[in-house]
Amino acid sequence: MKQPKFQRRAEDRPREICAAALEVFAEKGFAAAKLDDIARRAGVSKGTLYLYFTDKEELFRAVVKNTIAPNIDAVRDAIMAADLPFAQLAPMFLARMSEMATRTPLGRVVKMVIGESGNFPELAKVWHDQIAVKAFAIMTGLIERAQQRGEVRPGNPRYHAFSLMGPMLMGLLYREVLQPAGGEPLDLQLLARQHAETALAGLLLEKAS
Amino acid sequence: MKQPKFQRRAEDRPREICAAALEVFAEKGFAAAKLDDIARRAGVSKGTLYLYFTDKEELFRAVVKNTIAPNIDAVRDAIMAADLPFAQLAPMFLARMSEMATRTPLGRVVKMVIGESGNFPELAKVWHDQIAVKAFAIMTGLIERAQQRGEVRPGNPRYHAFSLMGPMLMGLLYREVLQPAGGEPLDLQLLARQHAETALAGLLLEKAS
Amino acid sequence: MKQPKFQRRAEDRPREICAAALEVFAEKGFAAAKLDDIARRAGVSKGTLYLYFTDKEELFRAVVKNTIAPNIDAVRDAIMAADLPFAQLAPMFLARMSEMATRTPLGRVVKMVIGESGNFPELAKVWHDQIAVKAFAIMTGLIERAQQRGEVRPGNPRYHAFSLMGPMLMGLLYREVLQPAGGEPLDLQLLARQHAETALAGLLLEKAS
Amino acid sequence: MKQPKFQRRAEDRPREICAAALEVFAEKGFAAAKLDDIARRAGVSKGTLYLYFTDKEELFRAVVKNTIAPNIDAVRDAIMAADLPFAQLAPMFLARMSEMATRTPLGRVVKMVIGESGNFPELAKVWHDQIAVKAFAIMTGLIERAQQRGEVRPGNPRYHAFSLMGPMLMGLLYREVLQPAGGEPLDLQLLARQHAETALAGLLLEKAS
DNA sequence: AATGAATGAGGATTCATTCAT
DNA sequence: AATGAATGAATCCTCATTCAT
Repeated sequence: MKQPKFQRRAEDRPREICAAALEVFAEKGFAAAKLDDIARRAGVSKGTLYLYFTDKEELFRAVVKNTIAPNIDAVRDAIMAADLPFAQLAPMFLARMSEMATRTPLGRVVKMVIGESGNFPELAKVWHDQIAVKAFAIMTGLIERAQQRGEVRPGNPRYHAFSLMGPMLMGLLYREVLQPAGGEPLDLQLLARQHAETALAGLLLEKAS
Repeated sequence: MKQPKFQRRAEDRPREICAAALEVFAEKGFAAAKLDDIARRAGVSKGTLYLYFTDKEELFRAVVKNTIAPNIDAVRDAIMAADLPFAQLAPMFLARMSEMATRTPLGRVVKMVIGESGNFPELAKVWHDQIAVKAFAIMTGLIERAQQRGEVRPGNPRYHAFSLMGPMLMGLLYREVLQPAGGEPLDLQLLARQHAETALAGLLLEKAS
Repeated sequence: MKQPKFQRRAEDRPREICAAALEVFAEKGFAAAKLDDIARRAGVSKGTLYLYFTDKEELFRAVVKNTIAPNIDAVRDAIMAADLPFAQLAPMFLARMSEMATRTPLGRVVKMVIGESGNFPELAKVWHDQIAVKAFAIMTGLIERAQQRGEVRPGNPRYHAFSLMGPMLMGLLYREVLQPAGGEPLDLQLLARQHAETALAGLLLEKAS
Repeated sequence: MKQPKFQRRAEDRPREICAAALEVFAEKGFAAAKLDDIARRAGVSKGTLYLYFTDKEELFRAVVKNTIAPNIDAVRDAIMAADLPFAQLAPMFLARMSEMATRTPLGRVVKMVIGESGNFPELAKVWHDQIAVKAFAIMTGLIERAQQRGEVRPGNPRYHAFSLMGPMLMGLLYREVLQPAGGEPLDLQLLARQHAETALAGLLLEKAS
């Protein structure tokens, strides 16, 4: 009696469904995810999914895109805002990345995109165009400027960007993949801090000796 | 010992099948890979697969394990062999990694393990126990020794390992996922070299100033 | 009696719905017709259909019966009224049939009944009892009378009825089925006239020679 | 033990499946036919259907086309062969039609094509191009020749063809649709004979008076 | 009376797996 | 050892129907 058979909440449904779908897709990947399962977690019936998404594929795309899109610009704005020396910007950037990784399902989405990039080239493209390109643009921009100022050692700025970001990506994936498989827990915040220190002491020409 | 007269080359079959399976699994992931497809590429019939593997899962496991296992020990041996200064070992290690990544399907396997870690926790475990643990052990071992010798700056050796290896993993995944999605090509060898230089100049206390 | 103030025109709804339903059923057949589609064409919501019809089946039945029923009696009355010689009645009858076929959706209904007779034996029964039996009764009655008067040649009156009506049914179906498939257009009026002439010249014993 | 789980009879399967499918499609129409049902009647599993037909639609098309195609040429050959007077050809033609209608599932196929012509315009087209056009060509050809010879009264040969064939079509549909709904049984052979007589006595200019 | 969001049973389709050949 | 025709469980998706609003 208390719980009517139907609940009409057209406003929130898409969000709720996406949230449930994110969980299931992240756990199982696209193909192994069952719509039944997603529907159950979202507290709706299977049919309801089709009121909001035409397709399993469309739902997957929506989940990934919705989760990918919002994050990147926030980072850029935060970083580009201040005209600080590289020695201060880089740690900020890494800290922000690790913080985002703990607050949002970024790791899971990355895992999904990697795993399904073969079946959904489009998603890899979205990730590339909207995340990777921007992120690399930000980093290489900062690095080039710093190189011109004599703050950062010469070298291909793109590869320098790998040197800076790679360990964070590795940490992210470690938490998603290996830690659940018995790996020792990893503190992303600490990693960010130590890596920033370590990397910088090398990227900088002048160092406290 | 046996000399069957009309025998088909039963010896090579498993290898051929695994090779074909690796291709397909790497392209599609576990669930989306069709045995029909694998059989066709291996030049055998679908039924034949079951003469050598009880299961699709077993085939997947075999593919991953066979491809993972051989590589790791080779690296360890090569690295541990010489008692060189860290400044020489680290570049060697990174160069070896990048070389292995271009010679073997390592990138694809990593992609598979990441994507299917949810459905095959066992594979993540294998990767963890046989690759990650060993790799980290090697690295942290080298780093700790170098720290004791005063070659490497203090800090959690495990995190230092992330600093060293992360960019290579990132490069690997970039080639698998983003480059096919329109990303600019990446030269892993160059990345390894520049990253080694960059990272070391920071990891080392004494530097050419 | 009641004078509801904000009442929607509940009076016309069933008719409007039936009209919309006829279109859709005629186009797609029973099973392939979607209530969504019918509702849209009727300008109401899906739920509203259920205020007037308990069921998709009931709606179908209503459509068919409503369209079938009214027509037959009109014909009978028109024909039976006058005690004319057969040579005049028959052309009248055929002309009336062809006229009805162009004015009403008779052809479509016939098509529907034929196509769904397997799934709705009841409709075939309605058609049989209310149309076919009556139509045959009228025709055989006229024919028998004319035979007794020596106007029409001997022979099973029922089969004579087929000889008279069959071509009109064929014309009807031709327009519904083959003409849309690229068949040359057919003028039902002309067919009725020529067929009447032709058929009569044979059915009559005395002919203008 | 007697009946093995599998039967390998790739040769006959398509034929058997088509036969079973014809039954079910004829009974229910396209949409209401269940593949489960077809498979059961064909004595195979549902999956087997897909070894031979990509689709429910393709199966439907195959059934209709296979049943339509063979019949028409037989008729033409039989009719065109002899250069007999029209008074002998017409009864032959009608007799042949009625005979074919009792021997083959022609009536059912006609019913299917009529019922599904809206959903499968292609089938109406096949029927039009391969049956109707040919049949009309034969008939109008014969009639025109007979008109030139003075055997048949003037008038649009196409409409004359309706006069001749319509009653047979009506008889066919009567047997499929109305007879199962309680209609008095119809003897197609008798109908063919009487109709031929009746129609001819009118189509011919010279008659025994 | 009217709506349309929500439901869930039903059916087409896929594909790993089996087994007669 | 090898085949590939046959199987049937699993799952996506549709759509008639219901019910809170």
